[in-house]
Amino acid sequence: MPPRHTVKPNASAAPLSSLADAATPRSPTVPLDEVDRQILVLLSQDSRRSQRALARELGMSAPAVGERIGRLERLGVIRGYGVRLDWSAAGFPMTVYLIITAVQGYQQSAIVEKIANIPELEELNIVTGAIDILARFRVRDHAHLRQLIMEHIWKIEGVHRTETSLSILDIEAENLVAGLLSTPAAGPE
Amino acid sequence: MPPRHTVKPNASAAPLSSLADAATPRSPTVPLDEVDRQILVLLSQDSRRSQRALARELGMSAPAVGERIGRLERLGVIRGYGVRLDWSAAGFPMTVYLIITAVQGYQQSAIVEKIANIPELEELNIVTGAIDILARFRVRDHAHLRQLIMEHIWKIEGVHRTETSLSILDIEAENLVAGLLSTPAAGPE
DNA sequence: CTTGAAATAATGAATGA
DNA sequence: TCATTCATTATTTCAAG
Repeated sequence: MPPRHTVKPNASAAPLSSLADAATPRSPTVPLDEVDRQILVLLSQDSRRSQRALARELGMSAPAVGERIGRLERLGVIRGYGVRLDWSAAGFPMTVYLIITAVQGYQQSAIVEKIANIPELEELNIVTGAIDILARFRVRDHAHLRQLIMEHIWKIEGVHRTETSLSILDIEAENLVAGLLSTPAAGPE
Repeated sequence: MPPRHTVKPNASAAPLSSLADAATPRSPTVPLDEVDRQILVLLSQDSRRSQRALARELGMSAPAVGERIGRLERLGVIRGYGVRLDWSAAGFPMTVYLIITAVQGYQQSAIVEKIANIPELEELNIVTGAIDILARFRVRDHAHLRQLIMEHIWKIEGVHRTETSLSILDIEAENLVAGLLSTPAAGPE
């Protein structure tokens, strides 16, 4: 038996059967105390730190940390553990946003579902305002981008307009967890 | 001594001193073979799986897996290990995009640096095209959003126009790693 | 939540293909 | 050069208080 906590298995690489499979959940708020928040901050910085190391930093015992983590997993605050990749080193240096406007009255979910199954997709949002869909992709080069747009996006029915925005600078705020959970009007107890 | 790999410490919660501190690197491409890719896929699904478990799934020994992972960390393909949070459960159910256009000729980096230090920031991109900056934030509610815009964004000089887009549906493509690294014209060997 | 013990895992050295 | 086995050290987990 594996020694570590087993979280519910993550989304597989298989095509989505429905949007709900991939959509970020809108779960009920879980009360978090200061220790919970600190654990989340530390894990967000390096989720492979041992519970012992966490325990040392937090001034408590390892089993106590283990129980906290288990609780956060059970309650769904922790959805899983991932890797921060350097996509550039992995051979996909380009980040591109496709800003999509749908044809009026068209089923957006059909469009979204098709985009959601494109392997190059990193994130997709249906948004309010002038545009309808904001999708971020990872591609290898211009040829890859062209292939993505021509062979995938343009073949989706109901897409009214597509604007392509290349990312010139990408900043991932790794202080989000620390910044939001710690200081300012933090989560309800 | 800690038994797990120690990756270079991640970005702290301290304010950024320069953009380079947070910007996604444009590193040289690292050759990845099939085993490397599989390890990355498995780790992206659950980075806390033990090396033994990985070894079992890959049909090799644990030390071999450990060396592979160490190499990927040293070469910078693996930048770190993080947590997938349910921000809704953590009390921040709203995702909002701010689409920002800068004043002509204004120093974009000054704007970016100010935005980068807002705790609610999740990700920021300077992009080509009609807009200049695309920034995604996490907020608790409408009041929090208003406070964010009025007290932070509006006080930044050089911002020409800001459009606020609420995310109605957010899909994180967890199959990105599997999809991109495995099947289609994968990374150079 | 803490302590202590048992099961399990990670690391490094020696070894062999 | 690369992967395996073995021994050591560290960690997770369970039980009891």
